[in-house]
Amino acid sequence: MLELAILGLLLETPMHGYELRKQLVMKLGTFRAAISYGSLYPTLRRLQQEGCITEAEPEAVANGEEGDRGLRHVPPMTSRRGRVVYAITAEGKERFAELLAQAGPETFDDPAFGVHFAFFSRTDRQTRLRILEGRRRRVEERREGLRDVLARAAERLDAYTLELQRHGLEAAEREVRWLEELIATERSGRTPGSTPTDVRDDRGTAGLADPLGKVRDNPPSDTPERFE
Amino acid sequence: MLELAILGLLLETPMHGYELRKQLVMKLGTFRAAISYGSLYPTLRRLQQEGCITEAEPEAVANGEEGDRGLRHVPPMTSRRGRVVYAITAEGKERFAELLAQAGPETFDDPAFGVHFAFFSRTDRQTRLRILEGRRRRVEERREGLRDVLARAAERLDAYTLELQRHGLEAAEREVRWLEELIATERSGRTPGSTPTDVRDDRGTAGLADPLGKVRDNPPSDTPERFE
DNA sequence: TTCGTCATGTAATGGGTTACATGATTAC
DNA sequence: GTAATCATGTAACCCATTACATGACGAA
Repeated sequence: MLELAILGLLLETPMHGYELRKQLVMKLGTFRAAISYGSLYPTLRRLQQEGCITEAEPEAVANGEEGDRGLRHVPPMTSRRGRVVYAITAEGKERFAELLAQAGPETFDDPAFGVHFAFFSRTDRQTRLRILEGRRRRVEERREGLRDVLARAAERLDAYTLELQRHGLEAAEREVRWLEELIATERSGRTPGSTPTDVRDDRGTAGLADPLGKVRDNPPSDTPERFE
Repeated sequence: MLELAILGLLLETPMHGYELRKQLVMKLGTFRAAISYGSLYPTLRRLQQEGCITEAEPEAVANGEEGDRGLRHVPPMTSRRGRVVYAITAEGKERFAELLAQAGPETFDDPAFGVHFAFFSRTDRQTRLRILEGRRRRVEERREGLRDVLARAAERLDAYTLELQRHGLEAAEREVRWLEELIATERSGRTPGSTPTDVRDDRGTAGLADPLGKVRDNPPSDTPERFE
């Protein structure tokens, strides 16, 4: 899970560990609070040993859109101690694709779903649909389980347990609806977020004239790479 | 966490491990899928060594409401192999109270909250309020964090990540509302579930004539034990 | 007699956490 | 010069999981 997240982030741009963690918090904030260095650095080491990532030249690091900040006559940032910048390799990309494609465990409370979802812009539509449908199935199962309990055993449970189940059921129902929408969006070849109410950058996003959905999987701004 | 759950269930009635697991699934279904024997049995052993639980006489086991089933002339169920029935001890009850009272970690995705909540009918109102308010604070923090991201960094995130954050924000907002209601209910001395729409067993549940909330913490059907 | 379910357990492993230790750089 | 923050790491532990092994009992 950490592995997937690291590879996914490095796919966008090379980074060092500390930065990686910050990005992780921002990207996965929904599903996990934070991730500790105690697991981050060992994982980086392991990934490097397996050839999935390499140390990049600190000066070659993309400073992204903010340009190089200031002075160029000093060695472009006198490598503060280690500050090991990692970049993903070809093997790493392969590995990423594998991890992304394989569904998580069959449990409902699978935190891996969020991580998968967070990197959907790096996947093809087939995979996205498979993951979304898998998730839907699991949440539906859970929903049915909760309905059963509430229908059959409600009087054997105390008020608080009951309330907990009710809240869980409601959340499950809502998530199913959410997933349903996302699935519909995928099938129609659109990208989430461009709803009627919230327009932002709506330059006629393809449409129904593309039955196979091969074209314009994503907005041009972040086209998914083809991994092998 | 497992410890808390085991003690909480044994507080209601003695049980053996296998049964314990089934009850656990039913009671905590909301927060965890299932719990494996590989962690259940070792935990039981440990709890026993610590004096929190003891092996109960298999024949003394409360068969609950279903009465003793059938024959009494044979040793009341020729103990199928081990079938170790455990009962909670005085130390166990103390331990349970401690565990229940201490708040979980400061993380938002704390699965302990659900377990705490599931055993609310065994706690006093002060503790309940403290836990609910703690949870609310954490979820609010998370909500603010998500709002920040969506307000400030939305254009730097791809559509899927954005959608994930939106969904997370919505869930957080809803949970805060839920918690708010529960807190209000607690403060007014009521018990959740007896809303106007859903009456079921509404024989005038106390009311506002009890400012300190000492009376009728719970419906008579499952009065909380006093632990020490 | 064999299969399904009840029932208990162990060993290996996994994926993380906390607490700690260290040092470099920047801002005051 | 000193505090805050950036940055990397290690060691010990924790709480659970998976896979496996065992065995009793009831029903077909």
